[in-house]
Amino acid sequence: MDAVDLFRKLGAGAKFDFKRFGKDAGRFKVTTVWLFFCICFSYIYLIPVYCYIDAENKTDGGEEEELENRGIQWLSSQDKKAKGPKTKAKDQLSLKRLKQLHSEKVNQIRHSNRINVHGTDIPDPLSTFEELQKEYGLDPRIIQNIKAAGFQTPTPIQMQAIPLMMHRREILACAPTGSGKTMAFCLPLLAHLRQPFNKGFRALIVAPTRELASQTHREMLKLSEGVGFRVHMINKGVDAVKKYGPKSAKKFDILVTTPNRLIYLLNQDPPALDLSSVEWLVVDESDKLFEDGKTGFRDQLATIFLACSSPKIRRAFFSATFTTEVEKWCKLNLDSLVCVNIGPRNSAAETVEQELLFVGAENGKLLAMRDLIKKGFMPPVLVFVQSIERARELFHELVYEGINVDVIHADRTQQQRDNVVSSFRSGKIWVLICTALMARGIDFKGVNLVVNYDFPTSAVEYIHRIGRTGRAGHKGKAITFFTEADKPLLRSIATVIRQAGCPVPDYMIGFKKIKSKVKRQLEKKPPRRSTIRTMPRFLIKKKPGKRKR
DNA sequence: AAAAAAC
Repeated sequence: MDAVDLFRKLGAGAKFDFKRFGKDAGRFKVTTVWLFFCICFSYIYLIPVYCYIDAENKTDGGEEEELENRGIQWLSSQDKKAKGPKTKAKDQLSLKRLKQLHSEKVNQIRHSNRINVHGTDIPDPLSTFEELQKEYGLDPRIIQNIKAAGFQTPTPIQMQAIPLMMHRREILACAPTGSGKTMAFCLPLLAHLRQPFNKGFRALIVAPTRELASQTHREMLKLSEGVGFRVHMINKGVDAVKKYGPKSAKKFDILVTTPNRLIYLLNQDPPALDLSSVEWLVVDESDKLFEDGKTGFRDQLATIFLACSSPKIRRAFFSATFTTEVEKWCKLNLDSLVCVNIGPRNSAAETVEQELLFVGAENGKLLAMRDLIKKGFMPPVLVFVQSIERARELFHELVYEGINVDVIHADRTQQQRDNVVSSFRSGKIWVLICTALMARGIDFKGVNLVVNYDFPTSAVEYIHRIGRTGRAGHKGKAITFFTEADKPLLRSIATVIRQAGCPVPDYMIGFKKIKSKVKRQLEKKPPRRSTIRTMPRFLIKKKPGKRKR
């Protein structure tokens, strides 16, 4: 069984813990294996119960010495002073009361920030960035950088994920789009590495697109400014071979990259990259990188997992959306996993005003789009379509409208992609037509409107697309065109919209639920749509698709 | 369907 096979099996939710049971386990018969799985599963489902009982015991048990020895910050400095010299009985009583008050306070903080957390021994949420310096020894310069970037207080995901990672806990974290996930994993990495150390990469962040990797890289640079960490991104495979290979000076700390470039380096002979000193692996957009199938990311992720061979390795998974598959895998394969959820799972950001617009048939979309432009709009605007070809077509339709429009997709050169992103960031482009390339993680400041020109292929895709607006507490708007052909998925997306508090006609919710098998098929094969064209054909630049499929 | 590598 080769490495990738192993991971596939793990991905399917089956795990056999060879480490724990030794090689004899391999000789077990199928039935025994089944029995083992059953025990495993029942154990996992009982964890919350144990957890609850455990917590009860702790608050009532009066084992204050043990608690203090474990370094749990039960008492604020004031509380400690207030303790004073008292008789032992009174002391115990007041300590018990303080602990009770403390846990009430913590629960209240979690509740009011909609932090749901599952697991054992969970550290208290953070309420200010300054605590990072006091409790975890974060460089004060980094706190300064945070403040300079305009962040005053931690967001809910940061409040809980940062202390967890600081305690070296492996986590699966889900928080809405634009709610500060990037900083939630960047800060613990910086705090945990303490200082630059010439040993090779000690932290690795993987993201599904180059644009997202480069954004995270920039964010990391900004946060660590003046501290001297060496944060790298793989730009070109060939250059990187020399840069990180066995003959390099090994002066780096953090690597941000997309999976396939990393694998290219690992596959060189000799390997051009050594991941054996990586202590933190962060998987951003984890559900995307877990995508299975021939063209999915999963096999690539598997290779990366196995290359991070340090016994000290800790892993953290982040995304705005949640799949049970990722959860199952994490529960089975990570060490005493903690799940953090902010608000309800798989929900759209509530800061986005969402609208569904019936446009009749396919040709109605272009009319609706032109209408939208004519009526006036507030740039910048993102327009999502389902394929590269349609992105090109729509671009050629809108380029003569007298607006600054451009297009981005994976068939453009890296140079073009970089230019488009920076022009859109600086406001030179008003309307950007894009594929799923832009759907995840990208943080454009102040996108006012997202138009779903083509209906998203799933509710998850919808949540990510519209999450490009309404970020960091700002307001945003999303308009989703739909035609008769989009009816199968209308219900699930209408449900997401209603859950976020936006009005949706009742009849849509009343549609029959489609089978999950059909749903999956729709994700892989979205409805065929007729060409976007009113311009004479000869005006359209043809670009023969050389993409390997 | 889209995304992700390079020579």
